[in-house]
Amino acid sequence: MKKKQSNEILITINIPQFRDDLINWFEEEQRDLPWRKNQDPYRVWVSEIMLQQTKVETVIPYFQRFISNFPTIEALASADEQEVLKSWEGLGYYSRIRNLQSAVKEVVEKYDAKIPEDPDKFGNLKGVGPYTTGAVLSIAYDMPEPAVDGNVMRVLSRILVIQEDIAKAKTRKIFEQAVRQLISHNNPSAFNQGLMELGALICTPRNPSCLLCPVQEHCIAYKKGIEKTLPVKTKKTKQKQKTYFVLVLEDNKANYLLEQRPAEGLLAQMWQFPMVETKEVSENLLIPFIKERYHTDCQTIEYLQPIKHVFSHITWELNVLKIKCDKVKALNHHQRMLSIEEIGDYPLPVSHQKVYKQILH
DNA sequence: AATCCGGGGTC
DNA sequence: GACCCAGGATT
Repeated sequence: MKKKQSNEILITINIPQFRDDLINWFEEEQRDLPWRKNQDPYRVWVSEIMLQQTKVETVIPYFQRFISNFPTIEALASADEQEVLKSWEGLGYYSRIRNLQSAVKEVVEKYDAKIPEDPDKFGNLKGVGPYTTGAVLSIAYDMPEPAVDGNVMRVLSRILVIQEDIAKAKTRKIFEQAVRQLISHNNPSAFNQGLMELGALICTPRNPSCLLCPVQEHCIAYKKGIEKTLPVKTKKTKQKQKTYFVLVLEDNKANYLLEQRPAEGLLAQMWQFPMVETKEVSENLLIPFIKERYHTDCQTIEYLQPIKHVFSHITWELNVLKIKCDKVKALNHHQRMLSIEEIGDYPLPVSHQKVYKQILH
């Protein structure tokens, strides 16, 4: 029999009082958000995936549209993959939706469309990590599981004065242990959501509103006047830059060549106007390059507005060329010749929506 | 443990 | 620009 190690943290605040203050504040002050209308585990799950690294205000319209398009777990499981991807267009981190649809299919097949209450079963689904497991199980099923995200680490680092670097992966476990000791078993949902709501509304990164804080009297960092030094977070990655030509190839019927990106990697399976890295081909060799790769002769070339697009880890410099040709043909099933109207049905990353808007005029 | 994976907002 | 955001998968 394996010995259970507890690794309990010494917590000196008044835990029952802290729970009450936090939960009472949350019940009073929580925002009226669409995914808080009920406890439907599917809706909670969808909202938690959308909210990963994404602000509430951004998510709201996407959530409404998504639930209206795919109201149930079965609807999402059986939906067309491209249509689902289109519903995520502009949200970013597109692997989230691929993983979610994959996970939802697994729930339909293995668990009879019932989202499992077992943290191990739910947590093993694609795209469901430690945070999402705790969030969905506590909010939808009232289970006392920790849901530690960036908000929770910031809030608890201040209240308990935890100085561990929250950029390090293993630090999350410290906060999970803290939550296990703090969480209300009476109302785990309001407790977890209260911590996150507090982080979003009061205990903000730069200028926390400590004077309005419902748990100010429990906050050790505030008592010591060090709340702004927390949380401790190292990090910073220098980001690379890449420069491309974007080829808007237009044939004599005003159709445009669109191609689908590979199934893996950046912007997987999204559609775009053909891109060529400038390292591959210099500007004066562009015309022969296009003839070789797309089997067409350029007639006129027009420079459109260049686009700078910043990702979290890359910056794209896009030199956009509108090139009129007599005939252009799709060469494989990852390429299509499409009218302006048809392009609107395809999932494009924001960088290429910017290109699309230029040719709309 | 470090890197990849989007996009929008703030200061 | 730097940093932040209801993170997870991959290497």
